[in-house]
Amino acid sequence: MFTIFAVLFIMAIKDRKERDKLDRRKLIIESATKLFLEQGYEKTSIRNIADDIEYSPATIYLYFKEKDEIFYVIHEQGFELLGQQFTLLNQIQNPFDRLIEMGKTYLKFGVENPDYYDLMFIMRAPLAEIECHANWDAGDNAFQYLVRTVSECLEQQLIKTGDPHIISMSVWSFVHGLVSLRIRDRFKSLNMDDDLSENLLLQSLDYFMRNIKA
Amino acid sequence: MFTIFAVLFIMAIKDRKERDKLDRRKLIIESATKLFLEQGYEKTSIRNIADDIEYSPATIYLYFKEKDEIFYVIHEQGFELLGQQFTLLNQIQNPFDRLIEMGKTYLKFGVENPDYYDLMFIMRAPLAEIECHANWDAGDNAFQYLVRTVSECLEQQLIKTGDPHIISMSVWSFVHGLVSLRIRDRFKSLNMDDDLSENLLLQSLDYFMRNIKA
DNA sequence: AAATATAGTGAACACTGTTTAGTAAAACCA
DNA sequence: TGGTTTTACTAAACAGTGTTCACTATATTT
Repeated sequence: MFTIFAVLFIMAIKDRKERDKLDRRKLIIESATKLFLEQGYEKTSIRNIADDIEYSPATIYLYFKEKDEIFYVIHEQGFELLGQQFTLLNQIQNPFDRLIEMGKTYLKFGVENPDYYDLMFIMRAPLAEIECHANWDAGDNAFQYLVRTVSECLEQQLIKTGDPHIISMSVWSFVHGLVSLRIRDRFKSLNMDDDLSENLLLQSLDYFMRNIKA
Repeated sequence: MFTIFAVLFIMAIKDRKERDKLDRRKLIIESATKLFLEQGYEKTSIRNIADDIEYSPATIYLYFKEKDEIFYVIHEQGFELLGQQFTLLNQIQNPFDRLIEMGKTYLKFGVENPDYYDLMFIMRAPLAEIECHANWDAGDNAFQYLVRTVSECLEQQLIKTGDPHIISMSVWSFVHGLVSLRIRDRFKSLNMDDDLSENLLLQSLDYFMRNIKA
C-alpha cells in the first residue's frame, strides 16, 4: 500500500527534475539565441552564455555536447521562422505567383535576419556526422516545398519546361546568391545605399522570374 | 673620393637588405599560401606558419600588421588566378558564347579551388577599412569585365533586353549561388556523387543561359 | 544515519591572435 | 679599432577561445 504512494511520490520528483532539467536547457538556448542575434555565431562564446545565465561554463556542457549543438537548435529555429513565412504563401492559388512571393520572402528573410541566414545557408555545416540524418531535414523540407511549387508551375505550363529539380536548384541558387553576396558585402562595389540595394535584389528577382515565365 | 665609393657601398647594402626583407615577406606568403590551400583560413594559425618557416610567431608581425593582411595577398592571388582564366576567353568572338564560358569557368574555379573561393566571395570581408580602396579592386575588375560582356550581348541583341547592371548582378548571383551552396554542402540533400553534382551545376547554368537568350 | 546519485564548478589543457620587453648581431661613426 | 646605434629576432606574456576533469556540496535513496 505505502509502496504505491511511495512510487508515485518518487515519480513526481523525477518528473519535476526532468522539467527542471529542460528548463535549464531552455534557459541556455534562450540566452544563446539572444547573444547570437546580437553578435553572430563566432563572437558568442560559451563563457558569454555562461556569464549571461550566471552559471559556470562547465555547466553548459552538462546540457550540450559542444558549442555546435547549441547552435544547431538555433539553426532549426531559423528554418522554423522561414518555414512560417513560407506557409503564409499557401493561400496564393497561382503557383507562379506563389513562386515569386517565395523568392521575395526569401530575400527579405535573408536581409532582415543575416545571422540566422548565415547559420542556415552560409556557415560551414556543423555537426557534420553527429546529427546528419536529422540535420538537414529542415532544409530539405523547404527545398521540397520549392520543388512542389515548381512542379505545379510546370503542370500548369506557367514556366518554360525543364527538369523540376534543376529548376528548383536554379531558383534557390539565384536567390541565395543575391542574399549571400549582399550579406557579405560583395555588392558594395557600385552605389548601394541600403534601401537601393534591397531594391536591386528585387529587380534581379523580377528579371529572373520574367525569364523563366512560359 | 672615398666617400663616393662608401656611399655606393652603403646603398648596395641597403638594397640587399631590402631584397632580403622582401624575400622573407615572400617566404611568409608562400608558406601561408601552402598551409591555406591545405587547410583553409581558420585552421591556418600564425603559429603554424611560424613553425613552417622556422621563425618565431612574433617575427611574422614585423612583416604583416595582422593575420588578415597575409590573407589579403592570398585573396588577391585568387583573383589573379580567376582573372587569368577569364582572359583566356577573350578569343571567343561571340559575347554570348563568351558569357556562357565565363559561367562555366567560374563554376569550375569555385569547385576546384574552394578555399580560394571562400576567401574571395564567401568569407566575411577582412580589412574592412584599412585597404578599403584597393581591397575590392580585383573583384570590381572581374565584375566590370562581366558587365562589358553583358553589354556586348545586349548591343548585339543576343540576350533579352534589360539593365546591364541588373543582368550582370543576376548572372553573378546565380553562379555564386550554385558554387557556394555546393562548396558548403547544401546540395547533398538528394543524390550527389561528386561527378553528378558538378554536372547538375552545369545543367543549371545551361538552364539559366537558355532563359536569358534573346 | 550512512551510502549514493546528481548538479555544478574551479582550475586546468591546448589552442588562438597579438604585444612587449629584452637580446644578440650587424651597421655605422669616430 | 672601439663605441654607439640600428636592425632582426624572439621568449614570454596577455586576453581570449572550446573543452575536460577532479572535486564539492546538495538531494535522494536505502
